[in-house]
Amino acid sequence: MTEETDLRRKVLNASLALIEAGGLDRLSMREAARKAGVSHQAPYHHFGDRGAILAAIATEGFGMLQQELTRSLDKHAASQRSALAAVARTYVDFALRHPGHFRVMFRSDAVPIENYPEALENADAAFGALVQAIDRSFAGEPPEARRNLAFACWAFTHGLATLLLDGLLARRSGTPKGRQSELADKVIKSFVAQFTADETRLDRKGRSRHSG
Amino acid sequence: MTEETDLRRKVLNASLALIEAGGLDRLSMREAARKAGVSHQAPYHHFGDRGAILAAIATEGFGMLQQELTRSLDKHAASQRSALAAVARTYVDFALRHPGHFRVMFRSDAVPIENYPEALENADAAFGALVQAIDRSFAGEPPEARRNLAFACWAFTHGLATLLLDGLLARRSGTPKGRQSELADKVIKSFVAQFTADETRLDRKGRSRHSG
DNA sequence: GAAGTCGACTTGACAGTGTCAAGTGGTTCG
DNA sequence: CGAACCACTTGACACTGTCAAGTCGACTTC
Repeated sequence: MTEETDLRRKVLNASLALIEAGGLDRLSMREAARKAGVSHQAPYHHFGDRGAILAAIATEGFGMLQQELTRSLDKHAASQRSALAAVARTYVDFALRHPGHFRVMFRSDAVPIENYPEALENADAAFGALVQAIDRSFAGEPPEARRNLAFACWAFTHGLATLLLDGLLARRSGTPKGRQSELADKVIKSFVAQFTADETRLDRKGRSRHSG
Repeated sequence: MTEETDLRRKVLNASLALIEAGGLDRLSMREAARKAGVSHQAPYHHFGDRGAILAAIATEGFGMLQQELTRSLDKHAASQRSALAAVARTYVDFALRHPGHFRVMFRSDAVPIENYPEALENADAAFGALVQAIDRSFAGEPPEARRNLAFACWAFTHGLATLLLDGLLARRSGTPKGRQSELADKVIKSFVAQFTADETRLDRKGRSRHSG
């Protein structure tokens, strides 16, 4: 599917560098071209317009996220707790390690991904994997309740990643930027422990509701 | 504080209309001026540059959010559950009813709010009210645990609002846009019930988890 | 091997943008 | 009366995305 031309990759990388350096508005077709050492029109040969660059980044990002999620879930599918924690950890890590991709992926107002089927496919695959994994870990509940719980976990995870990326959590907690990852860990642990409290309860009562 | 000149308000409203119609990129100084019926330079008399318009919108948004949060908390401070649900409901409602403000408030890459003390103040006030209210509702826990739980709830709430606003939850669940508010209600109820499960345990010792 | 086609790229032009600089007209005040 | 100030306008600049028209080398095809 992606038979990466040289220039195509270069433009994508240059765009990501620009976005990570100065936000999404910093990305300009011409500066990306300049950074890649070609004329201002060269990128148009690979991307129909500016939106197409962003859509390509989003597509790539969703693909990467899905890979990382499934890989991590394969390792931690043992229990409800570890599956939940693994999803959150992976999601947050992804956001912190690929801020450029993450920003683009969730800027639906600036990136018209609905016009790019491949982007939608990848997004659906990533979120599908995520929601299904969580959903499975609430196996004892009726379907709709499970779905809602899965959505709640997704919301938590997504919100945590977003707040961290925007530095809002660090600001409120006085955590330096370098320690954001540790902060995320603590919050995730608290969340998982609290959110799966009745698993503990049931386990103790001996009426183990097995999951995963 | 805000001795609203006519034109200042007009420009702000025009900007919000543009943002809500076509995303943050759609806002241009000149189009806002045009929409307000003045010359392209008139807005500069009230806002130093484009960033200042966005910062003003963010400032206003944080102020509104804080008001709505404290008002809603006054009403539902009775129990842990209702406080938690009230915060989430109010936050999500705010996002859905003021999408323009919300988008600007959390676009830290495009809006340099760190240069606008009033915006920071309002943001801190809003988040402070939110986190404290949640924090208080976990009164039984040690301070750091409480803080982490409060952050977790904030993350959930923020994530839910964001996913709804971007239409991602609606897309995954097949919910039509008009019913997003109901969907939010269900997810919030599920979350609160699950997250405060041990309160239930203490209250009733039984299992009355409700979802749907 | 000449002629034609095609793809990757360049050059040139246009309207639209943010923003600096300078001008205009009305109100206020000494 | 005039000067100062204010809210605004007009004009200009470099920059942007994107359309249109080249250039130029590799590849087919006769």
